[in-house]
Order: sequence, then structure tokens, then C-alpha cells
Amino acid sequence: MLDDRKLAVLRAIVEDYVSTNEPVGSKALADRHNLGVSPATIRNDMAALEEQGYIHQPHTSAGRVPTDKGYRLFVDRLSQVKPLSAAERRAIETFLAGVVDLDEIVMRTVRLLAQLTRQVAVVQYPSLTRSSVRHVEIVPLAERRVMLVLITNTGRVEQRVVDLPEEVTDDRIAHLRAVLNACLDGCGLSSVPETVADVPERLPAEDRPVAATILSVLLETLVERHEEKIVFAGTANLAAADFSVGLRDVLEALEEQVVLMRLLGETGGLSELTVRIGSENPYTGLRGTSIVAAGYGSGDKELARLGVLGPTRMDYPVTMGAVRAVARYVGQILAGS
Amino acid sequence: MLDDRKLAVLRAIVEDYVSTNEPVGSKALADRHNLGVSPATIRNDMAALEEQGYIHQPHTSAGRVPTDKGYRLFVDRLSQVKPLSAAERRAIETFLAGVVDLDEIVMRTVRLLAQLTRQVAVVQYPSLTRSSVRHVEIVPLAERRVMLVLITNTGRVEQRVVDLPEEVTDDRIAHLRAVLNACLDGCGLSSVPETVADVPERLPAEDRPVAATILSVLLETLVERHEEKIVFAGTANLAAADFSVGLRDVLEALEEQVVLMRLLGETGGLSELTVRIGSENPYTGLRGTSIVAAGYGSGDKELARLGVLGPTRMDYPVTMGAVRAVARYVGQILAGS
DNA sequence: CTTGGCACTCGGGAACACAGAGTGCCAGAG
DNA sequence: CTCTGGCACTCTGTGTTCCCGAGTGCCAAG
Repeated sequence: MLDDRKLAVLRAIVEDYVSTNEPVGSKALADRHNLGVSPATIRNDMAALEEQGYIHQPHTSAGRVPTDKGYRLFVDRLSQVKPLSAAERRAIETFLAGVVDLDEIVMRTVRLLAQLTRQVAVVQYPSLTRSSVRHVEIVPLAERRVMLVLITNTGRVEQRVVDLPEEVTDDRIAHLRAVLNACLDGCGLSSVPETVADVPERLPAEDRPVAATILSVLLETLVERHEEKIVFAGTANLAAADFSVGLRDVLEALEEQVVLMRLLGETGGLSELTVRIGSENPYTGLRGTSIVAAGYGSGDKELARLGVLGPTRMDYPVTMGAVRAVARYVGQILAGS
Repeated sequence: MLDDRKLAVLRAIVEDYVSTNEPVGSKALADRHNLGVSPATIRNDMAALEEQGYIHQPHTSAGRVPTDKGYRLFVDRLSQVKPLSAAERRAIETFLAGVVDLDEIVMRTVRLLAQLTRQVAVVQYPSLTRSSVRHVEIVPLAERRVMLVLITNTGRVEQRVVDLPEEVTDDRIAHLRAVLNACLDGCGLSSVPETVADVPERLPAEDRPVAATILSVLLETLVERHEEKIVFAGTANLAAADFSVGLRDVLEALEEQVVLMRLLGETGGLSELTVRIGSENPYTGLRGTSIVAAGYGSGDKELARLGVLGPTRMDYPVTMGAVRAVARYVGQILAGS
């Protein structure tokens, strides 16, 4: 059905269209790529490709443009992820050197990725539920008020102010803290609920109401899907790539956390690239855009995802290379901190 | 020079232009506003207004458009800040009800403001340097590693991991923590450096190296201009308001923290509105945009600023009303939490 | 299967005309 | 001195027409 030459033609069309942003005709193809055949032959191949939905012509007698299906085939079978240049690698290192806290890691990463790909970068904060407890702290603020601080192994810090049902001495707080930490240290966040279930029993009866209050807030903290926190950068790049339609829609989608979450997609393998092309993605406002995403994490566990969003007409090999490299590098940083 | 009627004409021009986005001519003015005079008279006034630079005509025989100077006069003398409707007030309350931490307050505020004004909203995090210490916590993580957590009265939490020069027992850490908190509780962040200067002296000699390490990190935390953290939302509104030129430039400016800082401007009085119109603002990429900003804070101290950014052709009275209301409301929330 | 030739299609730019909105100015009225 | 109606003039934006050229599909021959 699709012999090698037809595939070569498709590849050439994608490459040319990506670089020129203009429909590409048979003559131009024959000139710029040495396919060894005449324009007429290419025309026949193009007709076949169009027949099968890989390319499309905007109007009779204009060149051809790849369809989403065409890009899909290109990504799956006709291209190789392009590794970063040495200069780009160095840029990553200097950009991420000397970060001090999680916010900064995420912030710099998203900018780095936007700059590297010249597209909109999207980074999800390391998921709460998939990380584990490093420490729990209970800080007395006033007689009947404490602050609960939860620190995870990813460096994430969540805190809540808790109003207590009664006055509590610092000693009793300290004891509760010790018990909690003994239970929870290193405990995966998803298993916190079971783990703390029997904490009240280990305490003197008088402390139980207070402990219950604090524990309920702790559990609330876990439930709130703060894990969905997502940031993006590089929207200016959208304006540059003269978007066919709906710059507005794209900007709206970017501000919807829920949409973004779904775009980044469900977890694949760690550092494994996911590409969603145009109509493949679940949101109608993003018809003309593609998403290249990857998971990142420390060690071998995927903690969250990151990626870029750009026009379907993007340079997939380069973009995929950048996303993969950044995902890996962020993983290292997280593991090392 | 500018009698009352000329001012009325200018006001009418601004109002019409804002609502129609088309140059406004003498006839239309005479029809829509009952100024009690004929178009010919209005034409004369317009000529005078143009003479003095308040309005401008894109081409001969098109209507007039206000200049930046015209908008300035309008804002200063011809308009009154428009209070929010009851529905809008309710929207603010429900939007900001039940927030749990600072991040959430800021996040919701910026979205609220964007939605309310249908423009790009910008909110600065409460400044670190202008707030005060609520609590300092030192959490042992490993033998030679602690986490330093600083909690401010605005609910902001900064944390750093500190590597210690030697092993330290929990008791000694606890003591250090007690001493630190005794000194710093309620201390304005800007005066922390002097306040902690004599802490080492109050400790046994053996603890001083550790204390010094921790203190130096604490001071670093204060110096890092995290206070410049700024978020924005509502960029989709930019795309809707068909921007005359440079959507791209605007998006770029928004991603430059430094530029944003300067746009929000230096502190005025608390809840006092600052308006920068077009060329008045310090960044060339934003020629066609205006900024309406206000300070917010708890009690009577300004902690940070917030505002919106939109085309110079914006509805100033309404926008100013929204910004002022939100600034006040956020102040209350901060004070109450 | 490939190739050169050829007639055909269609989008986009240039040239042009035209209607309508808006202006400036002037002379007369209050 | 100010306001008003009238009038000639100047633009822009729009619609029309026309034409060029790129690109195609098809066909018959190699």
C-alpha cells in the first residue's frame, strides 16, 4: 500500500511544510530532496497519500499539507528523536544549577523548556500522592492554634493552620509530633490514612480529641488535589507562530488546570514520550495544536509530567529531544536534592 | 482654554470609543449624548481638543480617537470610580471563601480579578521584607542535615535544607530553636539581621558553628528576592480584545518578572489606585496598554500590589472599581487568616 | 512503472471605481 | 462673540474585475 518511496515523499512533505509553513508542491519536492524521480511521479504518490488521508490540499491547485494522520505516521515511523546539541545540554545545566527549592526547580524548568523549544512549556508539580513523607511538624502558634507542616521527599511543603478544641501544652504537642513522625517517616502519602488510623490509641485519652482534629486536617491536606498544580510559560511563542486559528482558545485551555492535566496525559513509562497530535487530543479548542509530554521522577518512580504545546506543524524530532532531555535532567535534580 | 463643554465632549469621545472601538465622529456624538449643540459646534471643540493633543484622528476624515493624554485627563478629572454591583460583590466573596493557604489566596485572587475585569490580572505575592516572623522551625532530617522553615504573618512559608558542619543532637536543636523564636517572634523581616546578630553569644560555645551555619542560610533566604514572585491570569482576554499591535510583546512582558514588578509600580497609599496609561509606562513593548494597580495589605501596611493590564482603550471607571474592591477584600482575608 | 506534455482550476494580488463618513471652512443668525 | 447649517473636499474601506502563476490530474508514450 505504502511503499518506501511514498513514505519518503510523506517525510519530505512534513519536513518542508514544517520549515516553510507553506503547502508544498510536487516540483519543490523534486528540487529540494533528491528522490530520484520526476515531479509527475511524485504527483502520483501524493495522490495516493491523499487518498489514504495522510495529506490534504487546502484548495485545488495548491500544494499539499500533512494531516494529523500524516504527522502521526511521521512521528511513529519516519523520524528519530534528535538528541540535543552540546550547547543545549550546557544551557540546561547552567539553567538548573543552584536551585534551592521545589518552586524554583519547577519555575526554571518550565522556562528552560519554553526557551529550548520556542513553544509553550507545561510542567506539573511532583504529585503529592505519589511521593512520601519526609517529616511532619506541628508548630504551636497560639494557645489553641497550631500550624501543621508536611514535608515530602520531593521537597514539597504543605502547611495548614489548625484550630484546636482545647488548650494544649507544648509538651503534649511534642509528644504527638514524635508519635506521628515515628509512624509516618518514609511512608508513601497514599498509605498515610491507614497508617495514622491507630495513632489515637497510642496516646493518652486526654490527647485524643486534639490528635483527631490534627489528623483530620492532615488527611484533608492529602485529599485536596493540590497535586494538580501546573505551571506554564512561553505563551509569547504562541503569538510568534502565527496560529491558524484560535490563539484565544489555546490561551483559555492553558488556564484550565483540568484541561492541562488531561493534556499531559496519563502516566506512561518514565521519561517515555507521549505525543498527541491535533485532533488526537481531548479538547476541541486545541484542534491545531500538538502536545509532546514525558514523565519525570527521581529514581524509577514517575512523580509528574511535563511537556510542550505547539502548533501541529512543529519540528517533532527536535521538540521530542528537548522534552526528553529536560525530563531526565529534572529527575536527576530531584533525586539529588 | 478647556471650557466645560469641551471637557464633556472629551468625556463623550472616550466613552463612545471605549464601547465601540471605532473612531467617533461629530454627528454620532451629537446623536448619542445630548450635549445640546449641533455637530458643527462639536467639530470646533474637537479641533481645539486635537490642537492640544487630547484626541487624534487616524486619517483625515475619520473620527477622533483619544490620545494617552486624553485618557489621562479623563481618568483624573472626568470619571468616577464605579463601585461594583451587588452581584459582583457576592462573586468576590464566594470566590475567596474557604481559602486555606497563601498560594490559594493568590491564585484565586488573580483569577477572580481577571474574570471580573475581563483583562489580564497581575498579583504580587505579599512581600517578604515587609512582613514579619510568625515562627521559625528547625526540623532534623538526618544527622547532619536540618530543614529550616520560616513562617511569616502573611502565611508565607519559606524553607531550606541546611547541611551542618557537625552532628547535632535534637536537644541542642530544640534549644537553638527556642532561642531563635524568642528573639524573632513578631520581628519585622527587614530587622531580622540585626536581631539575630547576637544569638551566637547566647549559646554555649560548642553550638556556635552550627548556629552560624543556620543563621547564614536564614539570612540568605531573606535576601533572595522572592518577594518579586508574581503571578498573572487572563491572557485569553488579550486575544479577545483585538489588540492593535504586539500581542506578542505583551505576552513577553508578562513573563518578565522584573518588568511586571515595575509595572505594578512603587507603593502608593494602601488601596490607592495607580493608573498608567500607554506611553506613561516604562516598557516600550506595552505602548498600547494601560495598567490599573493598587496596593493591598492587612491592617494598614501595604504588603504587595495587584492590578490589571489591558488595552489603553479600557473602561477605566469599571476597571478601577474592580481593582480597588479586590485589593480591599484580599487585605481583609489576609488580616483574618 | 515512470515521464513529459498539456489543459484546467483556483487563490491572491493589482487596478479601479464608488459610496459613505467625516472634516474644515464660511457666511449668516442670535 | 458664539452657534449653526450648508457645502465642497478628502479619505478609507469595500466590492468588482482581471490576470498571473503555481499546482494539479490525466494521458499517451517510453
